[in-house]
Amino acid sequence: MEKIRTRFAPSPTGYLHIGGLRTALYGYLYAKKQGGEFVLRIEDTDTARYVDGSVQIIYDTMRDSGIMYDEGPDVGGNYGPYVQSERKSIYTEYAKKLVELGGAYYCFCSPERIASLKDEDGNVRYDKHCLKLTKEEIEQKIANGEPYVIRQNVPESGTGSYHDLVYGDISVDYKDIEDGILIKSDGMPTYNFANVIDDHLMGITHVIRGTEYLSSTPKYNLMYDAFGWERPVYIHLPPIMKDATRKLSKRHGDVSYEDFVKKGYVKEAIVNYIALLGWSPKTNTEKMSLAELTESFSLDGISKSPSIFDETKMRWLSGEYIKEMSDDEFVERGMPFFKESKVYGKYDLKKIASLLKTRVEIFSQIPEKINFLEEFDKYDLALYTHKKMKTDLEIAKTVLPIAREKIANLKEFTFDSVHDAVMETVGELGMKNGQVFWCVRVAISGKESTPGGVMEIAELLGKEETLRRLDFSINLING
RNA sequence: GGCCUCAUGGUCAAGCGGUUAAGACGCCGCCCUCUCAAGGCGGAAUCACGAGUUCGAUUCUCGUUGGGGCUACCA
Repeated sequence: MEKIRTRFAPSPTGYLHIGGLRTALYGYLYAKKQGGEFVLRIEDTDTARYVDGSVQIIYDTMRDSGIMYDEGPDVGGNYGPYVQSERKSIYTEYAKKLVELGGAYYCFCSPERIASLKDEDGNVRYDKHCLKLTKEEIEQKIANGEPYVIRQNVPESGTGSYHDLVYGDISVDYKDIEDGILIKSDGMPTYNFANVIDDHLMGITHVIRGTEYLSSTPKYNLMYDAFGWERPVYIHLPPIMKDATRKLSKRHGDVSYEDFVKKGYVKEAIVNYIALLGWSPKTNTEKMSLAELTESFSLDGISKSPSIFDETKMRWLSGEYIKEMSDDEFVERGMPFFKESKVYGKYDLKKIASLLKTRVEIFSQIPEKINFLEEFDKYDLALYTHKKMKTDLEIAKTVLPIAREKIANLKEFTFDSVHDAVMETVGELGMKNGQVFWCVRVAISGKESTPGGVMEIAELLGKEETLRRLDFSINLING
């Protein structure tokens, strides 16, 4: 059997959003699962929409996310060039060939004449006016420098049918398809033409793309047939939605891969999550590496209905990845955010990492969780009142001086020794553990909640700072 | 408007004629616990609607409603 070849063909019109990345991912998974090849092609035929720098973003995003292509503009391959704007002469050549084959024709109609074709609903439908032109007339007009486009010659009757691997059999009547423009007046091809030529020339066996092409595929098939080329296998993918009625789009804010990485999401989690948006392995496994996804990927798990992007679930998944990291890895990968925090350079980040791993889902949460280690000032005394812990300000007044002395007397200041000191306080006062621990923890943190408890915090702060904070708090509660 | 297409909890989803309709996120409760997490246990919540077909429809057919897409010298 021939080797599977899939491609991802984005337009460089800005950043690569989650929907596009998922299309790329499925193309990658499908090819890799079967030992095939995955190709990146840049579709930049619309010069007006081109955004500077976006090609680089595409390269970077794919590399960073691990969705790596075997062939592409920056890695080469035997089917290049992989950028459509560099293939202009190829399209011209094939367009002429298609004209000769009767599958397309030159059109010299002015925009004004096209506009005059509007029906009562305001829809324009080209009337094949220029199809009637003789070869001599066409040559004369071209020689005169008249601007022209090349249109596809779609049959006026009949039905175009094909089988999509996700959606099943699709049929569209040719009478509902217009003679679309294949080559624009600037000489560049439209997507409608370039995708066919390139997919064929690049040996693409399986075309994986969004459902927006589901109903226009018959007209592409017309071209494959006219050229006598084998039609590729089609796999159309349902859209990813922002909500029930809006598709995820570049206009809707933080939906690009790079934005999520900047927000501190674990990148493996982003890929993992989008794989699950519109596809199910049909098992109860959700956390999967790229290799595992490749292994279990199968077309029958692709759903036909649109799915809504749920950042909350992706966040949870990111947290799952973080929990499994070693302390070293957490420190390394969370470093940009440690650097943003106030504790950077002053504490043992590995120790902090062990406290943070179960408390953080995205790295950007790091600073807010640990800044209290460097920020300590007057706090609300109401913190000492906690019903469940059975504590209040009066109890704190009793507890803190004693705990302070026990801690001050410690010759060795360690997790265990601090624990012993606090427990001695508990025993001496005959209180509940919670009453003492709560008060001490509030006294050295000034926070209602902290990552870790008394010992963990004290250990990080060190004896001197712990005592300084205890003194500060004793002072504070005594007015 | 025409054409294509989709429809299981709030969200992602399994299901593919007979099930107590999985699982996950989120939410709520309990346990654990010096806080917050993590972890454990439990709970609420779904087959859009209407006709068929069938002994029996979430599952098959048709329709309705609702959503998405196409209908560009955008992809």
